[in-house]
Order: sequence, then C-alpha cells, then structure tokens
Amino acid sequence: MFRIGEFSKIAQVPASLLRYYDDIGLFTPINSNPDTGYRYYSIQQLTQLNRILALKDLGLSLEQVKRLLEDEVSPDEIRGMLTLKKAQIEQTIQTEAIRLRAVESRLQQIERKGTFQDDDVVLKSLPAQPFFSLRFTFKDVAEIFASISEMNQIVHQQIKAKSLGRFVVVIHSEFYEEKNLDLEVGFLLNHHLDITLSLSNNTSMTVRELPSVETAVTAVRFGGPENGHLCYSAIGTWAETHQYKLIAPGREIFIVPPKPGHESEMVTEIQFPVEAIST
Amino acid sequence: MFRIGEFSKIAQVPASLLRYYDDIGLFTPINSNPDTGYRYYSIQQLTQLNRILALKDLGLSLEQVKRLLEDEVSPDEIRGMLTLKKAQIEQTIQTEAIRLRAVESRLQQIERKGTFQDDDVVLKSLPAQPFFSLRFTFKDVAEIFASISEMNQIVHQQIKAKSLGRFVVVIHSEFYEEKNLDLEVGFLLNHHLDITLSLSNNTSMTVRELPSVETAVTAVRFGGPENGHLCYSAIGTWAETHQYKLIAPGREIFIVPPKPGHESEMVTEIQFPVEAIST
DNA sequence: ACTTGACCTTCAAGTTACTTGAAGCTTTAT
DNA sequence: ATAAAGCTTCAAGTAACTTGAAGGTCAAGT
Repeated sequence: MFRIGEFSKIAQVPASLLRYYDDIGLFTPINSNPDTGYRYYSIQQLTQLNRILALKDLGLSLEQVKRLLEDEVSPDEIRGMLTLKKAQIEQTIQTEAIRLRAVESRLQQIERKGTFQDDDVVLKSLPAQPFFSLRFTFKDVAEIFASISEMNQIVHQQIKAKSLGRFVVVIHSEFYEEKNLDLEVGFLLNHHLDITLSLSNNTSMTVRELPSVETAVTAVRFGGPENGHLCYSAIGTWAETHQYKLIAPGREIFIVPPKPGHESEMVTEIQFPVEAIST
Repeated sequence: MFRIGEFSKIAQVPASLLRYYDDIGLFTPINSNPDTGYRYYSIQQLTQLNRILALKDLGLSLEQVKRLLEDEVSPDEIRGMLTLKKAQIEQTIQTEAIRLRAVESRLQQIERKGTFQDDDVVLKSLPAQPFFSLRFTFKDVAEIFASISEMNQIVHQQIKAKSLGRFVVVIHSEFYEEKNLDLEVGFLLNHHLDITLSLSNNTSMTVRELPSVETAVTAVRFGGPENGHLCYSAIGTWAETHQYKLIAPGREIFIVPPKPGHESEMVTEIQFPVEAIST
C-alpha cells in the first residue's frame, strides 16, 4: 500500500491527477482512511491506471474510458469508437498540416517583407443556398447596369423583403473581359421559393441552388469595381503563395449595394472556390 | 453600420463570439448605444476581424493575437512566435501520427481477438538519475543473491535512507543466459553523492548517471522472476506489433522488494528503452 | 514525548475559448 | 398596437486538469 505521493511517483502521474480521477470516480484508491481521508493505493492498481492512461492516450475522453471499463462495452462498440477516433485523428493531422503550411508561408512573407499584410484574404466554407438569378452574356457594362436596375424594381415588387437575401453576381466568364461577360446576377433567398420572372430583354430569372463550397478564398472590396483589381490580385497572389488553385466560378456578394451618388461606399465580398494543390 | 446579427452573418461567425471578443477587448464594435447597449459594427471592421481570425487560425492564442494587434510587436518577435508555433505544430503532427498508429494496432488487435489485452505495457519517458551501483558478470544466481544481500546491509549502514531511491538492476547481457549474467545492481539516488563502497569479493560500487530515456516500454511484474518471462514476452510482443525496436539495456526497478518468506509479493517494473522503427 | 517538516486532506477558483440559457429590453413589421 | 425577431447582460457550463489556501497527519530525529 502506497500513499498518494509514492504511488504517483511510481505511476509517473501527478498526485493531483490521482485525486481528480478519484473525485470523478474513474480511478479510486483501493483503500482510504475515513478519518483522515488519506488515500492508499495498491501496486496492483497500477495495471488499471495504466489501462486508463493508455485508453486516454488513444484520444478517448475520460467519459468514454469510464464507460469502457465499467460497462463491458461490446467489441463492436469499441471498434466503432476507435474507428471514429481514427478518422478524427486523420482529420486533425490534415488540418494541422494545412495550419503548418499557413504558418510557413507567413514566415516566408515576413522574411521577404519584414512584416505581414494580406490578412484581408480569408478562407471560408460556404453553405448551399437557393439563388434567384438570371444568367446572360452581357454585351457591355451599360447593359449590366440596365438589367440590374430593372431586376431590382421588379423583384422588390414581387417578393417579400423577408425572403430576399443579398444581391450576388456569379462570374462564369473564364477570363476577365471588357465585353461579352457571362454573368449570373440575382438574389440569394432565405427560403426556397418556386418562381420565375420575365424581364424586358426576353430573359427570365429562375431559382437554382448555388452549390456549397468547402473552401473558398474570400476578400472584401470597399468601393466600386475600380478597386476591384486590387482585390482580385490579392486573391490570386494568396492562392499562389499558399498553393491553392481556383476550381469554380467566382462570386461577388454585395454587402453594401451601391446607392446613386454614393457609389464609393459600396462593399462587396469576392469569393473563389479553391482546392489545395496536393504536393 | 450593422447590428451584431447581420454582421455575424457577413463575417460567418456566431454573434456570441463577437460579444465575447468585445468582452475581452479583442474586437470592439465601432459604435455602441450607451442606453440600449446595442453594438454597431462597420463593414470596415471586417478586415480587422478577419485579421484576428487568420492569426487565431495559425494557432495563436487570443492573448497573443491581442498583443500582436495592439503592441505593434516587432517582426523579429513575430517570427519568434511563428517559429515556435511551427515547431509545436510539427510536434502535434508527430504525436498524432503515433496516436494513429496506436489506434490502428488496437483495431487490428480487436479484429483478431475480439477484445483487447496488453494494456499492461506502457510507454514512458525516464529522467536521468544518479545510480550507485556495481557492475559485474555473475557466475550464477546464488552469487547475485549473495551480492545483493551484502550490498543491502552495507549501503543501509553507510547512506541515509533519505538519499536512497529504489533498488535497480540493469541487464547488460545481450541475451538471456542462465550463467555469466552481466548485470549492474544498485540504488537510485535522490541527490547526487560522491561515494565508493568496497564489497567482499573485490568489487566496488560507484556512482554514475543512469541516462535519461526518451521512450521506454515498461511493464510491471508481480511476483518473482518465475513470472518474469511473461512480462518480457509481453514487452517483446508489444514492441513488435507497434513497430518499435529495443535500443539499450533493460532495467528492472524493484518497487516492492522481496522480503524473506514473502518473495511472491515482490513487484518489479521492467523498462526497455525503445525507438520507433521509421517506416 | 515532542517538534519539525514533509505529506496529506478538502474546497474553491483558475485555465481556454467559447456556448447556452434566462430574464428582460429594443426594433421592426404588420 | 402588438407580436416576432433581435438585442442586452449576467451566470453557468464545457474538459481535463492545475494551483493555492487553510488546515490535519505522519514519521523521523531529538
């Protein structure tokens, strides 16, 4: 029989831990003096403690360990737990690897420039959302503005403000062009609706699901498109240095839409679905 | 200006988090109504929030992020922080990889046997410790017992109990042999002492440092050496299935030393320094 | 027998980065 | 006007411990 101090030395765990495990009923001393409260451990218990520590080291929670030891959980359940755990560990390793790459590229950046910038570029994941939109190849910028203006009026007449989300443009054009832009413009919806609206130039808006994106590089642009190229180049640079590639059409979310006379106050979030380049 | 709800949607973080960051002074709304307490955020602040989230994602603590943003920490310090962080991440990845291997081998074990055993084998790291010992090639078991008995008497006369740690045997013989065992027997010391003691058979005990071991496989043996082979084979089996190799002489730590007439109550911890086999 | 110091006890609070919930006020939409 | 949605603060909970305060116990040495 050992007192807690010596037992803790043998087992190489702090005594406070043994007390804690006693408190939560995970590992109780074989014997304790009801008068003094002193805990007495038998060396035989070392096996049990080691078992506990081993299971904990597999990454199981103390709650799980307790159940394992108490309830005689079936092998199948154990296998389930461990398989799950395995998946989690693999996940952790992956995210840590990504984190590592991010830290490394930050370090490189500091080496080069002495300080860092580029924090305005952010990785996000985007949920799928219903999108009430019109896809069209616009001949020039004037045509875009005309369409948007008309769309705005009609849509606000027809649909409750409640259901309407933000105004969004999806850029389907592979490259940036001044003319013949293949764009999809419209509104995100808060609930799914089944509607169609015809516009003047023989086009019509329909609802489709804007797909979810696991990883998107995003940046926020303040002011009109004249500042846009900065934003796009920031995203491009970021993707290059962090080894990601663009894998789907970009999106522009109008957070503060342009108001006549206050165009410079508009704010847009630019989003590009990406994928890590496997090395 | 957005209220907390909308801003949280734009930034894709829960409102509770924004409140929390406000509370701890990490990220405060640009504006708040002193009467109602309502928080108002400007879209301009999104950049700052994103910066915070990006730094957090590198694995820095909020405290560190705060310092980074407030104090204009020097690039050198930032590099220091990040380098440290990088090392930590690499460490995490390593330990996770080991954990993964452990989980996998558990799973295999379950596949084979339907349940698990072998929990009695444990990995530990051992600190360096002064060791007051005698190394000698013993002709037979009787000689060992004689030496130990004499050593015990003399040592307890000469050295305060305070300074004496456990009785330990280091097994230098490459293989197990009945005869001509190359052993080092003696006591761990709690403090470094500089002493020498001569024994009857022309040998003498000296102090040396028992080196530290980063990773050791350990098992506890209850009872005398007659149970020993079980323990050794458990360690061997464990090392094999977990892909470790033995890299230094094993040690036996006498936790409960044998007492005349109660030899079966003795308890020994067997330790073998190991190294993961790189795959 | 007594003292000293090491060792033990309980209980409370702190750690990190949040989330959840209760009770109640404000804003917005109808 | 009223209801619903949205906001507020404050407290407590999470996991797995550690630290500290205040005080009782034990063993060795005198």
